[in-house]
Amino acid sequence: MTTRLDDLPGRRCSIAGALDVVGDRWALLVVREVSLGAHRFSEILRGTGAPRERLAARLTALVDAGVLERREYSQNPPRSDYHLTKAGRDLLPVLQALMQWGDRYVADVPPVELRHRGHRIQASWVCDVCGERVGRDTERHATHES
Amino acid sequence: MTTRLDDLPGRRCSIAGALDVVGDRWALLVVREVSLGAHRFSEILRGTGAPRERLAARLTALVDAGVLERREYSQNPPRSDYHLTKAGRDLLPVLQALMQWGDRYVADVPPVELRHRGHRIQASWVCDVCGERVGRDTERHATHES
DNA sequence: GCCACAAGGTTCGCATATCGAACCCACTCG
DNA sequence: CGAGTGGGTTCGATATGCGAACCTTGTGGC
Repeated sequence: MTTRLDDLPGRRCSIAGALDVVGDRWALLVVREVSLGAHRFSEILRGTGAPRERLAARLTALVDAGVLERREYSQNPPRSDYHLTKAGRDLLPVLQALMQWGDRYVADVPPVELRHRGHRIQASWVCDVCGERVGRDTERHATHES
Repeated sequence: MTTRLDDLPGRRCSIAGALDVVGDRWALLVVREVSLGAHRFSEILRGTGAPRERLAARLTALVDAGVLERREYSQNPPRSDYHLTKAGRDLLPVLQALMQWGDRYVADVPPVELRHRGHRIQASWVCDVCGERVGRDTERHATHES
């Protein structure tokens, strides 16, 4: 689970660390599918469109990374399904942010709507400490330099 | 700029569309670097740790995708640097979300702090419409099915 | 008992992508 | 004039990704 940041090229950075875990072509789509209720191999396969072998490898890697949990729901024949762990659920903001960007810049018609309380979500990052929107006025303080 | 959602495998989805643009290994790291003030090829090269040829290809693709803008700041010798477009700046929430996740689940010591108003940012995704946090109580309404 | 079919993968051989290292070109500086 | 810098391209080896076929353990139909 601990991908060492130091093994990655470039600036030492949690973004790079996160991408090392979920930054490949299929990982976030897998998380999306599981979060939408697709728990079985074949459902995730259909939803993502990934090649079978890639999907098998990704599922294993995501389980190893602590993003997914594999549950055996039948022993004969052996059958498992996949669920999000807390770490996996905590990726939902990433998906939400990507979706919002995709809706705006790549899709003509947003294909899926996220709703709650009866309206379509349009969300922003808000700082928990001061309650203001997180925007461009943030400073960055590197604590290390590579 | 218009990556057609329909050309992608799997479920028709803006997340997949966004990932088709910025979902490769280096794209988001490039956006991170540019947002941190690295505008020149060599700075981005150093910050990301990408191979030169990959970086050149990515920069071109990101310019074509409308995420970056290339500005020639010298003609003799020809020199350009790269800046975020509005679409590029709108990716910052994605980076913020990834960073927060990485800080939590992969880094031991968060290497970079995002600060504003003198404190470290700890942000949540908040719905603009109703002001509530976006959490797990969201419903998803598919408008199409593939 | 026999055949077809399903789930959840694994194996195979080929095609593409990615890699680091080396090279290139147009300048500038000393 | 020779070394150095910025911004790349080219090259050959390796890694990764791919679709198609196959495998295994079972279930249901007849």
